[in-house]
Amino acid sequence: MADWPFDTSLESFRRSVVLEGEPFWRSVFEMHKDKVQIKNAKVAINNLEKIFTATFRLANTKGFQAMSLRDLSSETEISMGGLYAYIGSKEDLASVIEGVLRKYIDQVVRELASDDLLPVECLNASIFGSVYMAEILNPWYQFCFMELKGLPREQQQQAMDLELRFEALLIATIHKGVVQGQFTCCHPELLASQITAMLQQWHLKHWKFKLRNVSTQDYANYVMETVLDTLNFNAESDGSVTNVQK
Amino acid sequence: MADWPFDTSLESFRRSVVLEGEPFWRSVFEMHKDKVQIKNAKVAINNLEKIFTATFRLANTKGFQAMSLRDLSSETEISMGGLYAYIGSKEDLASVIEGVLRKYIDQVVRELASDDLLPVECLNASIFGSVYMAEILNPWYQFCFMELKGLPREQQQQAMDLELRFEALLIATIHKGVVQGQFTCCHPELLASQITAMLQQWHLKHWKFKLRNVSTQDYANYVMETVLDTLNFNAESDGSVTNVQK
DNA sequence: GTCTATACAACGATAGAC
DNA sequence: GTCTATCGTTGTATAGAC
Repeated sequence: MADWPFDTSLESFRRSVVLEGEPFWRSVFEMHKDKVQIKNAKVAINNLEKIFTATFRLANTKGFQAMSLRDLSSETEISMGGLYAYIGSKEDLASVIEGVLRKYIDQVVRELASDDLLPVECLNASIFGSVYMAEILNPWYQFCFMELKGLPREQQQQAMDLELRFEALLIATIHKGVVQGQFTCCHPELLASQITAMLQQWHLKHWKFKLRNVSTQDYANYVMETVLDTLNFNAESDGSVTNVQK
Repeated sequence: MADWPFDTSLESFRRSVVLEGEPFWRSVFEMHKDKVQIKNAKVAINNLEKIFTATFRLANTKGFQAMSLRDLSSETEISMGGLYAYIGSKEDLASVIEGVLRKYIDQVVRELASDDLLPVECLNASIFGSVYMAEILNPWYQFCFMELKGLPREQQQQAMDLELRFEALLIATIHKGVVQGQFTCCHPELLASQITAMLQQWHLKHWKFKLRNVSTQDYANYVMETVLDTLNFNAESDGSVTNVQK
């Protein structure tokens, strides 16, 4: 999906990745075509986008359970009966949202793990990629974090597994850097959770960063700097002679 | 409420603070006596505890909106009619829970701000105090974080204000340490949010720390170490000659 | 102080007209 | 492909017996 590593601006990330516009919603449509009863793809994709964005607007302010399908109906200007041509049921709608986001994140994690990057590059790509994805898909992240409890047990487990796999990637990367003599780190597992925590803050506490005028790139930079500082990484001796070991 | 600074074990924190047992629930009862129609304090306190803990069990697994009062009735073994002798309404119950927790946290923040501690001591008390409170009042924290959206606008604002006041305390403390030459810090505001983020992880991601066998004290220690490391604090030259400036 | 019985509004979901 | 009309269920809340 993306070209790793990419340059570190949000704009170039937007260009290199398909998470917006018609192509993105088309891929969402493809992902749960089975539940949609409408044949005409153009119509279906358009209404699907309306339904999802309206769901985010409502659920991310009052909560998904508190949002009634009548609310959703008036927000989308699609009738109650009409909605059911696009969703199997209310709880199915929530399930699909989580499933789509998880699929996209999973894809990124797998690419990061398979790409053969230097430890610093891998951390860089993980951190900037995560912040930028959370920026672009902000409503999706907010929804999934807050509404996970309401989803089936199995789905909750899969979400936790993905988070653990992301952290496992971070831990392995840190370990590699330690072995290559670029990093020092006493508690790789705790540092990994700390990174996850800081990344999730970007969507969880958006109000705070807006209030303080912290831009997306400012934040990603700060996280990256903090991590490298914790790892006692020295940019001068970046271990490029040990490239062969990567 | 607490004696700051206290020694850094969870057990001593438990002893020095009233957040459990009959005295704690009595104070909860006192806090919203007006909504309770039962005269007998002993009976009221007992049932109030049952109602609150059952609410946490249900709401923290399936969500507060998804929890019906019929669920709550069978979980508490109090009839539907009986419940209404203790709560004004369902949404009132959520409001009260948030109000109680906020009052307790607010109390701690005010004490920390008024006590005249050295910067390192203040950070120490803030971090250990926060983790230990989140440990003891875990269900309260979980509930308030996840259900804040469903509460009145004004209450949401007050919760955000409290978080900002806590971070303002951290920022002021960091600044004091910088002025006294004990710390160096480029981004005090971002570090403060980072501290909040790490503290909130203790209740948000309890499953992860349990999985990895990280104890409460391990975690508080890690947060404290990370912060001091970021601030380039050197335990040897702890600025005790500048005590007069505190 | 606690219960049972019940009111009635709102919900998710569907059938059938257009 | 979209709508209106309506079904059965479940929700919160209360009244009145005990």
